Amino acid sequence: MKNVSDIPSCEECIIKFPTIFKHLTADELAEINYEKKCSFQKRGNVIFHENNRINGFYCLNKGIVKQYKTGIDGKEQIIRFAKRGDIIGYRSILSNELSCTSAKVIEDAMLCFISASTLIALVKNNSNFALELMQLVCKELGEANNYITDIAQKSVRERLAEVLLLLKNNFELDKDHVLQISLTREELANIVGTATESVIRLLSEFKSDKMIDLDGRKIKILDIHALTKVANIY
Amino acid sequence: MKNVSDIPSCEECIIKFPTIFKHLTADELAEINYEKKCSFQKRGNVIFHENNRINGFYCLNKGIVKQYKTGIDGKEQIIRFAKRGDIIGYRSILSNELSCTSAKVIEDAMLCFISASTLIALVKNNSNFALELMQLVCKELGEANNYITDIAQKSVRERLAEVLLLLKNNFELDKDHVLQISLTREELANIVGTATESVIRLLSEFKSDKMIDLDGRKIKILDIHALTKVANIY
DNA sequence: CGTGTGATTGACGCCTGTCAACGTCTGTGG
DNA sequence: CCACAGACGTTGACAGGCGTCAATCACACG
Repeated sequence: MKNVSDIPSCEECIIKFPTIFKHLTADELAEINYEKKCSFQKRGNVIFHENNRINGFYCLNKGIVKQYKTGIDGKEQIIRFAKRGDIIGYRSILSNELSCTSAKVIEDAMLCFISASTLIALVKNNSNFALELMQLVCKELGEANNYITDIAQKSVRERLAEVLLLLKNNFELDKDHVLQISLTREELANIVGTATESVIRLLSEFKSDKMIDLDGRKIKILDIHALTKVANIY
Repeated sequence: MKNVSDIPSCEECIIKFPTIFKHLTADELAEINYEKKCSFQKRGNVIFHENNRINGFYCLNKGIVKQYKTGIDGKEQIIRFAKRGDIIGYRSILSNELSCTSAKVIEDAMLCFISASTLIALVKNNSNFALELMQLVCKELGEANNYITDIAQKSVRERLAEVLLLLKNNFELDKDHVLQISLTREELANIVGTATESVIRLLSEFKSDKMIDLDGRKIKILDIHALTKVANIY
C-alpha cells in the first residue's frame, strides 16, 4: 500500500528545482510542508476554471500544466505553461481578483495545494520571500509584454518559429533533439494565436525546409539557427 | 520667481489621487517626499529607453505618459498609459532586469523620481506596501493576459472599438463626450497593433455608423452600446 | 514660402481564416 | 475479433481582411 512516501517533501523539492520557496526559514518550510495538500492528477484534468475565486495556489512537483483563457467562441488562448517547481494560481490571490485563466494538466502531474492565507502570511512575514515573489510576477509581466508585441507585429509564420524556440528553452530536447513536451496541433495554434490548419501547413513547410522533423506530436528541432532567423529574433 | 511651491507634495498627492503610497507611515512618506526629485517634462520627451538599467522609478503627479516597446522595423507597440497617481518603471527594478519598455511624455507632465533603493527598502520594511505593490503588478499582469487573448483572437475592427472603450474608462470624457487623451492615428494603431491606414479607415467607418465623431485628434464617443457590440465584449 | 509631420484615400495582393472532405488512429462495446 | 464512434491530423478551395505602397491634402512652424 502506497502512502506517505507518495507525498513529495518540500525540503527535497527546493533542492531539486529552483522554487520560489528557497528563501523560507526552516520553520516556514516545515509549516508549508505540513499544511499542503498534494494530489496526483491525470492529463486532461482541469485544476481550476477562470472567473472563479481560488482560495489557494498550486506548486507543481511533477508534470506539465497549461494555463489558458477562453476567448471568442470558446477558442482558448494559452498564456503559459508550468512545469515542476513552478507555481500557478497565485496571481488572483495576490490581486484579490477572480482567476483570469483556467489550468489544465497536459502531462500527468503531482500538485501541491497551499492556502491563500498561508501565502499572504508569508508575504507579510518574510520580506525576502515577498521580494522573490515580486520578482517572479514582474518577470512574467515582462514576458507578457514581449508577447503582446510579438502577436501584434509578427506574422503567424514568425510566431510559430518563435514558439518552437521558446518551448525548446522551457522544456529542453532529448538526445534525439525531440521537444520534451507533447502538444496537439490545436494547442500549438492556441499558443501562437492562429488556426489549427495554419499550424499544420507551416509545420510541414518547416519540415520541407529541414528546420524540424515531425513524427506525430513529436517535434524534432533540427536547425535552431534557421528557426531563429524565421522567427525574426535579433 | 517660482520655486518650492512647484514641487508637488506627496502628502497632497495621496489625498488627491489613489496612489500606491497610501499605506506608508507618516515617516516613510516624509522620507520619500524629502528624497524625491521632481521635474516638469514636455510632450515628446523620453523619460527612459528600453533595455537600459534604471536606478529608480517615477510617480506621475500630472500629465500622461505612454510606455511602449520597439518591435520589428522600429514599429512601436504601446503597452500602457500612465496618468496622475500612477507609477512607471518599477517593474524592472523589482525583477532586477533591464527595462523592457520605453516611456515618453504624451501630455506635459510633472514627474517625481524615487530611487530603487528606497523602493526596495519600503518593500522590505512595510509589508502592507509590499502587498499593495504586489497587487498592482498582478493586476497589470491580468490585463496583459487579457490583451494577449484579444490581439490573438479579435479582428482589428473589434480591437479598435475595444481600445476606444478602454481609453474612455481610463481617461474619461468631457461634458461634450470627447475623449480626454489626444493621440495621433499612428499611436492608436500602435495600441491596437495594426497599420495607421487601417485605423483611419475604421475610424471613419465608426463615424459613418454614428458611433463616434471626429475633429482632428478629438474623438467624441457617441454610442457606447454600439461600440461595445462591435468590440465583441460580453 | 518652403519644409515637415500627420491625415486621408485608392489600388493591389498576399496572408491567413473558414469550410468541407477525407484519412488515421485509438478505444469501446457488441 | 470486428464495427463504429470520436478525436485528431491533413489537404484543398476560396474569399476577404488587412498590410503595403504611393499620391495627395492639411496644417503648423521657422
